[in-house]
Amino acid sequence: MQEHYDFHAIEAKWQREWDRQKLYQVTEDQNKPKYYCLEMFPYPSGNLHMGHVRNYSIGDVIARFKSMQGFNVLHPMGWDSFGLPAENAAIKHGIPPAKWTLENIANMKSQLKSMGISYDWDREVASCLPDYYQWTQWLFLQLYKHGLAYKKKAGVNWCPSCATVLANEQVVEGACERCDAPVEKKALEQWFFRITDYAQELLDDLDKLPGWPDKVKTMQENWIGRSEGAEIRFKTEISGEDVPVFTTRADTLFGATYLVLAPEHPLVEDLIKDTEYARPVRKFVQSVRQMTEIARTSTETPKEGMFIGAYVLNPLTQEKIPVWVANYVLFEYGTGAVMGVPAHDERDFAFAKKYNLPIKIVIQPAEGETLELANMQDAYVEDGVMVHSGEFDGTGSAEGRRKVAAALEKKQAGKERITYRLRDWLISRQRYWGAPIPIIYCEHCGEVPVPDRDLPVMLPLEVEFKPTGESPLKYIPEFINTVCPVCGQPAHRETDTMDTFVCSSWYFLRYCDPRNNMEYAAKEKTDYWMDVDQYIGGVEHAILHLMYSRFFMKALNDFGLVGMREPFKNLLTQGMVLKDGAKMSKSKGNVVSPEEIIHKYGADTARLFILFASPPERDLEWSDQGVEGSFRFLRRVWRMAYGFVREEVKEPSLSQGELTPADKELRRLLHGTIKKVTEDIELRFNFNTAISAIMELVNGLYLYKEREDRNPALLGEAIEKMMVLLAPFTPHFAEEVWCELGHTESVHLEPWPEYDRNALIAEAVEVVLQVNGKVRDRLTVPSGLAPQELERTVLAMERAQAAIAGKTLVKVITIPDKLVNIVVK
RNA sequence: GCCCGAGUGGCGGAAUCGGCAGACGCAACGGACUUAAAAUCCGUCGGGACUUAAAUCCCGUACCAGUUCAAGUCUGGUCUCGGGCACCA
Repeated sequence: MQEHYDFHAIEAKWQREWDRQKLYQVTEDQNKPKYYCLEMFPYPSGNLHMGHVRNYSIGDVIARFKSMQGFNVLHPMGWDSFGLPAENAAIKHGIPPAKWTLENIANMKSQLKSMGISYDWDREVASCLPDYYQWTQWLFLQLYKHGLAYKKKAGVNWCPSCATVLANEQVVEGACERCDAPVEKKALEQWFFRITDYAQELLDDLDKLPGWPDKVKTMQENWIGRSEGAEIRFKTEISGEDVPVFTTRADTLFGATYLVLAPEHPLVEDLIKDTEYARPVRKFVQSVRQMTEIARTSTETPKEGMFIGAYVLNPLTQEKIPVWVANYVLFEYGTGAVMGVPAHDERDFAFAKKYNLPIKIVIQPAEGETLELANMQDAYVEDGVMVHSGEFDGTGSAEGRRKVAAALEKKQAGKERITYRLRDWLISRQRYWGAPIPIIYCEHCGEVPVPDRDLPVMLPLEVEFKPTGESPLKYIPEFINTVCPVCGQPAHRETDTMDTFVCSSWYFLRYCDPRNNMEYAAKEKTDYWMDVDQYIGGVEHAILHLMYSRFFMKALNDFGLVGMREPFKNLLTQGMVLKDGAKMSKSKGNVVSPEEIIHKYGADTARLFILFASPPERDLEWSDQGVEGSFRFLRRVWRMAYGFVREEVKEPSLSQGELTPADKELRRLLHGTIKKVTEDIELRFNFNTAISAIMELVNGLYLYKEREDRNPALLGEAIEKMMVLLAPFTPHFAEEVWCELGHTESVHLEPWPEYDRNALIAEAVEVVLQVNGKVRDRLTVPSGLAPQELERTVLAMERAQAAIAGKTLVKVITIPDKLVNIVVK
């Protein structure tokens, strides 16, 4: 064994050796319980950052720990490799996206390998390769065939100067990030997935995920946004056409003094046609439609509207109320129309004040002051008692809502209804670097899905990028022109590609069977490996990625392709890595490169520091000195192991005979550490405290080994066990020492140690004496002393007697092995 | 505005079931070793009062109240910071 801890040589050696032994390759094994440990696959930006290092270090501890516990662990890695940055690089540097992406993957893969993570690299997938996106396309077609993929017109951000569609992130303060031209809204035919069909189940099944953080579940719950209310159908005064509105406050129906349509509502045009209102209303609608989604839905935007010259009838009162159009009503939510009840809705109140619309009180507080129109400063939005509401007068709000809905239903003018904020998932991207949507348009047959046998629809690799950022697919005749699979006539392909979230909604299934070229994944394999036992990733994916994956799983289960309806049993969301209190970013200049750290200190030090500095869910403050500390710790352990191997290992064992008190103390420390580390990993993911427990063990061993009467066999046992405990955290280091201690098989194949309950029992414990809850003294007593005995012993103490002297003893509280509290007055 | 979190030494953090607040580490300071430095080892390390010293006492987990023999931990309220959603009818 070398005196010097040469991490470069050690890490390189073991990475090679593990590879050679295929230590981390797994297959289905019916004799072992399976464990699927998954970290979110990265976008191959080119370089690993500290967030990745943290994510994969956490995952590796769990994977290695479970493996040592006897589980058959699936721990794969791959690349979420479609997406915009590759196109931007192509435009900027003229490198084809495929080349750029594959080079980045190669680079990041070698960085990842230098971390020594226990991935089964044989299962690597990359979503941009045909053998993967073939199945993304196939799954699209499954959704299409089951009516879950459809096309409709939807608004997009459109840059008129670049003639291209922009993602929301590419719109900077209402302008195109590339050319600064003002962004418009444009309606385009786009593909959607019908995720709203699953809204209720996506909501309900959150209760079946006790292993998810509440925070994430709440975020999804809010995103789905279930809202119970009623649909109420008003009728237009002249044509008698239905105008449904959605409201959660049917009890305020009698207070509706106007009705507002969203600017996009088709009825607007019908009602203004050939009237004097046509011109000004169209102008208003046009101006609203040109606003981007972001500007439009900002609370900062002032509420503006316009009377459109028409009236509708309140279905219960037949009262005639004016119809308006206003920018604050969203066409996508509810029915795209709302009734205005100024007295009982803040927004309606402000709108009515601004445009001088009548305000009518129909709810009075159940107790307290009566509302008076004259001195109303705000809407009264609480529940109360219905007034000026005909037969409903005197009814409470909650009951009123049900009764009004029932009355409407009787008249066929409404019913109770539930709406969701969740909208269908827009998956069309007018982009090149994505999975082509496998649809063909034929003049005779219309929209035709590409037959399975023709998959994949290959993305052409020879492409030229124009500086406009427009998708080059539109200009490649060989791609666009094809023949209709139904009639054989000339036809053309869809040029939109899929949102990259589609690719990442099923990758965890592909890992189960990554080389299958007959199926997206064999059901027997997904049946064996799924669900993911532990999923680890950033909280930034709490909503979209996790919701989409849940949706896919439910849909695929409905198609009979997988055996379950939820993909991720347990979820761990790790915090960010900060430097100087801020997220690491190039613009702030506070980036620490993992490559440099690994080069300077080794992967084991990097992993150890990042796991030690903070519990995984919390943000982590990077500290160069902290890294030094972790490095120092490993060297300290190395020196101890080195000293032991050189001095003690040759000596005959002295372990026979009685254990000295120091020996027993050492055993108690060792087994206490095993217990602590096991529970910290398994129950709480508190890797930071697991590591500090190992540090305490090392401190204890240093004291012990200086003793004249030390027992080398015992010391050896402790060092050995400690290497097993360290193996998930610092795999190369533990392996090297393990090997030097004379083992021929990998430490990573070693079973996780059990602790010896008997070793934990202390002979003596320190007990605290409290007087009125304040610590006054300590004493050492034999452990397990009966409460009465303990009380008697403590009361006999000088400090206890002094406390009681001259006072009344009220009571004595005794907690065995812990404390005695004397209450005096 | 609504919905979640979180506030503990100079710093990262610990205290897992209401029972010794500050484990472990970093930084700092003092010492040993050394020609010197690095490395390593030993020691001190929340604030204050009193003291030659030992000891003893008081205060202290954002703030204010409460429950309890006992509160960082439980309850109610306030403040600050972070995150999510945000014209959702």
